Amino acid sequence: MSKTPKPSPCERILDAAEQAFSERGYEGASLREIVQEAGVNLATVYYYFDNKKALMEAVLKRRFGPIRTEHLELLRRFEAESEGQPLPVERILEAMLLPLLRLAVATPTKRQAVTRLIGRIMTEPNPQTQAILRRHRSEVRVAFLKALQASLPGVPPAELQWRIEFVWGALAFILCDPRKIEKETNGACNPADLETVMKEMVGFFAPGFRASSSNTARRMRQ
Amino acid sequence: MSKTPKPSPCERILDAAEQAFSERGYEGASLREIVQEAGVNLATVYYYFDNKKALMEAVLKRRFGPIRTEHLELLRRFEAESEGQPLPVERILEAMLLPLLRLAVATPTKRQAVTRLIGRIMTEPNPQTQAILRRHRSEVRVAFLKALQASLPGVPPAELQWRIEFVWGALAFILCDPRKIEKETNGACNPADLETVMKEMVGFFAPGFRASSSNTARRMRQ
DNA sequence: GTCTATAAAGGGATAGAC
DNA sequence: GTCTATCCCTTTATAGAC
Repeated sequence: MSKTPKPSPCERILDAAEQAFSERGYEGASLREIVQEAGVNLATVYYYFDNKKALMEAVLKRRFGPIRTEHLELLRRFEAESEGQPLPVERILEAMLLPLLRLAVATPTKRQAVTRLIGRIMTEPNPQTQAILRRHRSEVRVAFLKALQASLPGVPPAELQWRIEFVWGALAFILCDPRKIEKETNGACNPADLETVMKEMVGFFAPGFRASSSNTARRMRQ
Repeated sequence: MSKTPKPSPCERILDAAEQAFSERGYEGASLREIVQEAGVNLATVYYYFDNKKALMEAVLKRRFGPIRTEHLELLRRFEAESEGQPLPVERILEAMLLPLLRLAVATPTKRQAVTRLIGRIMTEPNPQTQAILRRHRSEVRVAFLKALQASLPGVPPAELQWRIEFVWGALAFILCDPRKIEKETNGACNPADLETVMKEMVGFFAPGFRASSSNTARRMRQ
């Protein structure tokens, strides 16, 4: 039974950077605080990374790969289990939400940095940041759109795309600061309980996905 | 017919700051770019405001008051129109979404700074920022929760609070960068069309609000 | 009220020894 | 690979003339 060895300097820099960027944003975090937290010298950053921006990209890249894989794997597994039948929208939502929610509500504060950072950059209008995000997530987006189209052939694709945006938006909001919800609701909502959060989100969004536009129009007119 | 007079230096600083903060964030925006855009001297900022943070608070304060008023007025008007009947959830959603969405999809780019900034700080984990936000929005939150409880007495309050969070989250996401959605969906979704966006959001969220947890549980179990 | 000038600190980045 | 030392720029903020 071996003690986990001290991570490499490069890894420690990435960990500290992830934490700092998630708390203070890209501009708000300084390399000096990052290296102090990582226990390395300032120059070490420039040995492993070209500059601050490259460090940020490395931080994102390290996480996006596995998360994308998990998203796609989960969806693929559900589809395999359903044996040709289109998935119920609840299952698709589960595959959309679980990988990131699981990380976000994991108890160790350290791991929350990942999702807080992702939530943050999802709402960052900076074009370069958006380009990174789009590059990493477009494959996942397409896969989920496809699954939803198969599951809900009666809903126009444009409408499904709107609804996907709404779900990502709500998810990003929670990722940014899960505990905020606890404070805002005076404890009525407990974001640390993964099962409940999943149940609430799936239960809220699934009926919306099933709704058809004509229904909406009718209700609005009344 | 009088030409609108050039706004006061103080106003011009607030406008420029709002724009800069919304595009580059609090840390990313510098007072120097703000004063240049505003056409005033750097020292002028310190004549009108204590420091950078106070400027940020002034920027937020100037907008939050009117928006809160609009939210509450709209809800009150709808309630007056319904003559004692509880409001349908569609109307409540309309009152929740319209004030900010209207600003966000208003054509002049200038006005989008307001909502982009609001969307941004909604996802900012910084405790001070969150305190400002909570101070300004708590009244609105309570009013909408009350309306929803009256409209949907069968849904437990904690559940309603979760659902309110999801709606704010999706809204914040759109406020941050409405045009992003157009790009991500290759033009299938047009966020500049206020009526459509409203219809999509209301049509998507209303069925979720009406859903009961037992329903959810049943569907999940299957 | 508005300007110039400058202080004081912190930031990213690099050179060069070891 | 890792360190010290430093460059050089930008930033917030202020002092003081007008």
